[in-house]
Amino acid sequence: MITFNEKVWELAKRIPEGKVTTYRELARALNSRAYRAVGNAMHRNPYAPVVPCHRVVNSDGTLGGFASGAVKKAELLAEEGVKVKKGKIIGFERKLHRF
DNA sequence: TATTTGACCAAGA
DNA sequence: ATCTTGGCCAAAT
Repeated sequence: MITFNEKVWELAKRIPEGKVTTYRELARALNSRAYRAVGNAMHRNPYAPVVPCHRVVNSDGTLGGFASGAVKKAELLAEEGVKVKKGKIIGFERKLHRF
């Protein structure tokens, strides 16, 4: 049985390197408004290494949470060319990936 | 089956 | 600009 979360993870896997998407966009792509449930899915995501959950951020360009700490999330993004300043993504609109 | 829980969001103060 | 509030939806308890 494919749950809502499974779809979210499958979708998240397709986010290209150096780009980010939002919890809202993910939910929208699935014709749903459960952006909150999406956050939940990432938090307890069982496919930790295969799903790039660090590329999913808040709709206003702030980082949002991260299981291993928001700081770690910023570092991972920085390695892919997405710079973060004071918890906010620089050029967010420009790096945002849409489905 | 019912209640609780968030890695959220938009609108007010 | 920051902080609080209420609403939102699927999953886990």
